[in-house]
Amino acid sequence: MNGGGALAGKIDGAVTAHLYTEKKSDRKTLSGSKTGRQKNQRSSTSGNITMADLARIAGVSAITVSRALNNSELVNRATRERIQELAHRQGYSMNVSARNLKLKRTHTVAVIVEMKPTPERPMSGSYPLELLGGIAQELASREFSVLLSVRTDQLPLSAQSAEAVILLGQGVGGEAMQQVASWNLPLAVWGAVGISGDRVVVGSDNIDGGAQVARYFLEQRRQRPCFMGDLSYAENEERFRGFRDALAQHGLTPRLIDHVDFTSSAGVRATRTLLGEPADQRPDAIFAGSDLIALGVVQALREADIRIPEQCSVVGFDDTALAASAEPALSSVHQDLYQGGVVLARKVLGLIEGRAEESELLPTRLVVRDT
Amino acid sequence: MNGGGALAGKIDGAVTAHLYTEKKSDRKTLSGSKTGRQKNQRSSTSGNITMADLARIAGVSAITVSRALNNSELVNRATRERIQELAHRQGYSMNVSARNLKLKRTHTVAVIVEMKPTPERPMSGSYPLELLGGIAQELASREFSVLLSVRTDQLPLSAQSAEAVILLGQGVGGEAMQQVASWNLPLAVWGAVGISGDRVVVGSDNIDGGAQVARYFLEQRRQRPCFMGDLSYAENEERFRGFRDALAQHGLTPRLIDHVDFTSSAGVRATRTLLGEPADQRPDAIFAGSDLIALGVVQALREADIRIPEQCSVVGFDDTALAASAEPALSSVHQDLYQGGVVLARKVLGLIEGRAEESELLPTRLVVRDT
DNA sequence: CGATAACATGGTATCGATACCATGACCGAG
DNA sequence: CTCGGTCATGGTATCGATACCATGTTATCG
Repeated sequence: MNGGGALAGKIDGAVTAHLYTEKKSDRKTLSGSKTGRQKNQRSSTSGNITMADLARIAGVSAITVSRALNNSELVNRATRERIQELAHRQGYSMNVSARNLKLKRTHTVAVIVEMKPTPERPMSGSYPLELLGGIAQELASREFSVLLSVRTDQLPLSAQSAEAVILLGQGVGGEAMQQVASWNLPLAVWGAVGISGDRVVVGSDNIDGGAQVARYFLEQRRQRPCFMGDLSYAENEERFRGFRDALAQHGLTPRLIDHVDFTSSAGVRATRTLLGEPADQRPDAIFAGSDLIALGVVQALREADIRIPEQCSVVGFDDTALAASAEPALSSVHQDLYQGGVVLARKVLGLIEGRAEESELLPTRLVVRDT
Repeated sequence: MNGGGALAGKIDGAVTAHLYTEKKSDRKTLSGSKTGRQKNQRSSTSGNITMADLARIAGVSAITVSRALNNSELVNRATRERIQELAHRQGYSMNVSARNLKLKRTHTVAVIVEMKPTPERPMSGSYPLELLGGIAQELASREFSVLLSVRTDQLPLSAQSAEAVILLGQGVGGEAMQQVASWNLPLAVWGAVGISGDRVVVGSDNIDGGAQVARYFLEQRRQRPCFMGDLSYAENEERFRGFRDALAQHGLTPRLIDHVDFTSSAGVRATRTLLGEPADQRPDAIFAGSDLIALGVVQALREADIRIPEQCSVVGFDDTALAASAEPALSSVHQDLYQGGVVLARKVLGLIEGRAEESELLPTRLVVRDT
């Protein structure tokens, strides 16, 4: 350290030694008073107060300050509290970079949100936002930070320095996954769990959600159930599969209207087409792959003066805020995205700590409302 | 000094000198071969490769590696490219903590998203997500990172270490603002610009948006314009004010239906109430404070067999994905939230660089569709 | 009363990248 | 052939917090 670092090279060792001595006596005697020459010690040089500064003010060593602020038992309670109070009073805030460097940790998890620039994409809405909420909350409670990357088109510029990655987007497939996987960091993905391979995937239990809807329709003795959505998305395929298989156990085969976009107008259009058919062939229960589609279905049915739910029942998926506040209130399969975020966060934290983590399905729950 | 730092104190100066010599010859001779004893140099000790490692492999000094990787002109082009290639081949990635510590920068901006746990809140939807998209994109292009904090109830645990803060939430009021302001970091807020004080606020030009709707209604010779929303939110108040004032210039006074929540069912209910009135007193043009409300209005009007837009025109605000894909497609005032995010990011970057930045209004634009 | 343990605290090196200053190589000019 | 200058590169200290080991201090016991 060479007390007067800046002078070294022009002044010989003896002088350095002298400075040392002086510093030592300093520490022993003044402890609080502001005599002596503080010029030498760069205190407010950088504008930011450091542990060393606190140490000097408190008349202790830097390491003691470090321990005190970390609430270490090694430091006498009285000293500890005194230093903590001092730090607070001085508005001290730790230099995270220094700590991270020394500890070789960053206490940071990168979250990559894939947003394709296309509007009207399936991942629209507040979907990722609620997941983010859960993730952020859980990580924060464990004193981890969230480093957000929103990926549109280009490669996600290295979310370097994170200890783990959470990927929200198009699930396990996709190029993004490849990229991220190559970083060799703990990784958890939101999406369809079915095709997880050996990756940690967290997602809603779409299959069971579909099955619940099927059972609901069966209870109501519906004869001509129908699924409407776009099976090219893994989640939807699972929803349909659960729906179909549960119906099959009772000898029913649902009708499938595929390639319906995730918009309400697509739902309107598809339904109008259906309404062109003879009344005794039309579905009497429609399960839509998303709330938006379901809303469109409801609208089209009402236009045609079909009574809901008597003549035709409609169930959506996601149970977004829209569903609950629509008129009539839409029945929908609820998935707890916030909780999904929490689980994702726990998974990566587990991986960071070296635990083995497995994929997990989150329960879904049919919420019956007016349709 | 003390070449073999780790050994100092147990080994005398002569040995240190010896190590020096050996190291030097190393550099001169092998340059690529892997002889010599690398044991001394902690190479793969931590598992992560450092600049010093690269330097040893390349037979140059650490500082040269640093310069090369930063594309400094000080390093000979050939050397520079050789080192960059080497770094790439070795999968080197810089220790950001070390860099940040040395440079006293973190290249990080904290984004605090206020999400009140209440569902059906005005900030629902993908609103903040699009802002986040813009923010993340712009910051990433300037090699800044986004540190995300989602604030629900408790205080946002110190988003320390960021160089600036962006606040997305309830605008300039709110306790969150107070908290954040006390950190004395560059700060930009999303919200109603009117009440910015001396803060940097970025927001849509709600007033002009309202005025555009007014002019549109005037063009169509509407006689009984009406605003529907909840004025207790600053944005809505501005939308209404712009609407009202522009109409006033033509001698018209809009009707105000206040306290309508931001949901479609609230829109439905409010509209049904209106429909209970004599036909010649009902509005012939409704400007809703949000798309969700507008959707409800449309629904209720259709139920009553009122032709849209002939008998009553409906315009929403926000131009969310819902509006465009609804059936009929909803006319709405578009605000470019993505761009808003970009602007917010530029503001804080400006503040970080010491420039004075001012609040800014983003243009809004009425998109006329089928209603 | 001296020995020993428990406790409280400090010195120094260290994490990895970079700024500052210094130095060796090489070139043309005088 | 030596001098001043440019170019390329290197040594060392440094950012701030913390681990390791050492040391001083007080309590406790035979």
